[in-house]
Amino acid sequence: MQPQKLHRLELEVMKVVWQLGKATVNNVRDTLKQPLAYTSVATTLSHLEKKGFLTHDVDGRTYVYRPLIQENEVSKSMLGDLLERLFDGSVERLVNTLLETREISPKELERLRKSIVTYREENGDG
Amino acid sequence: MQPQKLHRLELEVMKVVWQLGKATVNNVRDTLKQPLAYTSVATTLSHLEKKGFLTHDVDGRTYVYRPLIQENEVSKSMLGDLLERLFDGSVERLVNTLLETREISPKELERLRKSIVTYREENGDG
DNA sequence: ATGTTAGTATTAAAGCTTTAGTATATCGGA
DNA sequence: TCCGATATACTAAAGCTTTAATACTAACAT
Repeated sequence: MQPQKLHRLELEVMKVVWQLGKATVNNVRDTLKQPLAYTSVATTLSHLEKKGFLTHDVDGRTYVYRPLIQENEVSKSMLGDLLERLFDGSVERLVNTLLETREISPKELERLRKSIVTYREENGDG
Repeated sequence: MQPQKLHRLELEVMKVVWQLGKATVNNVRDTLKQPLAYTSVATTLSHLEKKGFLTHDVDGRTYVYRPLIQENEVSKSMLGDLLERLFDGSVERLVNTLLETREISPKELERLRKSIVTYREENGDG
């Protein structure tokens, strides 16, 4: 597993491709909130392909991009990076900060608690 | 609360200042793992001051920097940013990803569970 | 066939952080 | 007083992402 960090725009573009499954430059451009020139989107897709996050098939003369890496992989990688850089690897500190960060509803908290308990049961409790 | 994002080096430098409470250029330089020229550290401290993260007192002709913002504030801000950009604001998704990210010991999980339960009790359970 | 359109490829400008060289000032000791 | 050491100020190069203009190419309609 290598450093799989995406910058702001790269991440936004990848999110669109993940969401759509596969996408042309125009698909991405139309889906992005941010208005961008066609060539800006095309360049970014090129970069992502060069970096190994995407590949493309050809349909006529149009490139149809598809992910080579799952969103979850990137999420894990980037979250792990922040965990190290910001919290020195302490999951507990991260979670405590998270609890301060937002208004979290009782329902959401209960789901979180269950996630943790479930994970604990599946991975040995002692 | 404004965007309080720090870039790689800026964060590393701030971490040193937070850790030491107050610090000169040389203090920071000596503490950083990464070897850097004196002027590189000085420039970064200047930037951080201009951005409002630090200020300095003068001791002789030496600047003694000190934080104007707490580490926890920056952590919250940067974690919140990742929460939005990566997980669309879903705390649950973030935590589930976190559980996949690292080997987490049973003890750590138990602490996490307690953190959440405690937080829940303090913030109303229904 | 040919011109218009809709793609991609190439190139690079703009804006950012990181890094550090050079200039300048000041303190302290001989 | 003057020299060396040490501090900051100023400036800018290097390396990066973002953004887009321009050039090139191929498909398609007429």
